[in-house]
Amino acid sequence: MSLRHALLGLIAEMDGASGYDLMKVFEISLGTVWQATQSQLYGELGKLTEGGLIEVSAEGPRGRKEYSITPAGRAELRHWMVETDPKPHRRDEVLLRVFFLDQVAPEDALGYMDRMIDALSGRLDDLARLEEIVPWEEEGGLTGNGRLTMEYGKRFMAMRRDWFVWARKQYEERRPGTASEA
Amino acid sequence: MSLRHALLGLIAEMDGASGYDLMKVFEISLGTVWQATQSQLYGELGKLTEGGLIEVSAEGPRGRKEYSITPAGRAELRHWMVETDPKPHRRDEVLLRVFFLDQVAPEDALGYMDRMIDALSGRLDDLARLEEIVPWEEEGGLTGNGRLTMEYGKRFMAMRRDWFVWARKQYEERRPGTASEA
DNA sequence: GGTTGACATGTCGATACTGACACGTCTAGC
DNA sequence: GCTAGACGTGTCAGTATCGACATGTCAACC
Repeated sequence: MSLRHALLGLIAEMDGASGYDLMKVFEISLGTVWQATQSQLYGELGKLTEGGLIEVSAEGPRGRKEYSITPAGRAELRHWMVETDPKPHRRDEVLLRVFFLDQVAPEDALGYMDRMIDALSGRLDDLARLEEIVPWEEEGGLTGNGRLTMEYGKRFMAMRRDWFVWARKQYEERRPGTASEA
Repeated sequence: MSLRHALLGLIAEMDGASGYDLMKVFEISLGTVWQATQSQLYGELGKLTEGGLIEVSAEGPRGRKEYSITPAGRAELRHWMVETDPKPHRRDEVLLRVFFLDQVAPEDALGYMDRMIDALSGRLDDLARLEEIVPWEEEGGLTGNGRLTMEYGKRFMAMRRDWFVWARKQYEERRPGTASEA
């Protein structure tokens, strides 16, 4: 049920945002840590408004509704942040496949690991390039903690890539005689 | 839709397993990379049987049904492993909260990060202790790739703990004057 | 004046997932 | 003989999520 809190936090930070604005944030920055579809988003905005945690503070052109957080919403946000524990959502398809590596031929298994290593390397390069472009020192942006999550992403992907390289080696050592090059 | 494939892979590895047996595996080893509830599991076993990907190869006491993978199931498993790409399931409540750190008081924010650092350190200790107990060299177990995921878990938690320590420091540097000790 | 594209909100059906409940069996120990 | 506890399968209601579809507005450019 964290979409609720993601929206609450976002509206707290971006007073007067519309559903459309929020959707953009999910697509661009928040999407790396929490995904949501448009239909889910508008539905949840309705529920939050009904529940009195946010309110429509203004209406604009094209039916635009601008949302603000209410005192009740702010209280709920703080409650969530400091009085509840996040439960780790263990679901990782990439790792799941590793569990079943022995069910496919060695060349398929090695191929899978190679693809993962390449993909992770590519995404690391993308991040490095992105980091040079982003105007970090600009005022008024969501750049404060966005910077923290960016660093997290870098460490996360590097850790996964390194682990896959290690895992590939382990796999080969257990199956001597398999060609090492693809 | 990966529960389907998790079951397929598990049944391929453990021929003759029952729903109950599979549930135990989810609770103990597989649960770290993919979670499933009992109701989901039995439902999916029914669908897989209907679809001809697995079959009831024997029945035992207490209504026990033992499942085996069919050729069609094995083909689907391989298809999934080598011809489809895993989509990273981006949903991390721990990181989501970091995004909204500025919405709570500094002591709450620091408190949150400290709690996370403690929790991660604790789980790293648990893992280290667990690793010494597990009979790695035993035959017939799921220990082959379980070892890989165990190492992954260690690296993952260490990376997160280190990142939180770094993030905490970043946070404090942006807010000089906040007491550093809890 | 027309068209493209960003802005903007919503609904709907199908799945996926959760947590609780319901039911029955076999074994070991008292 | 009884009972606790593991073994074993299943249903159901409620919620979350996804992907597609429907609808309309405003600004800019040609």
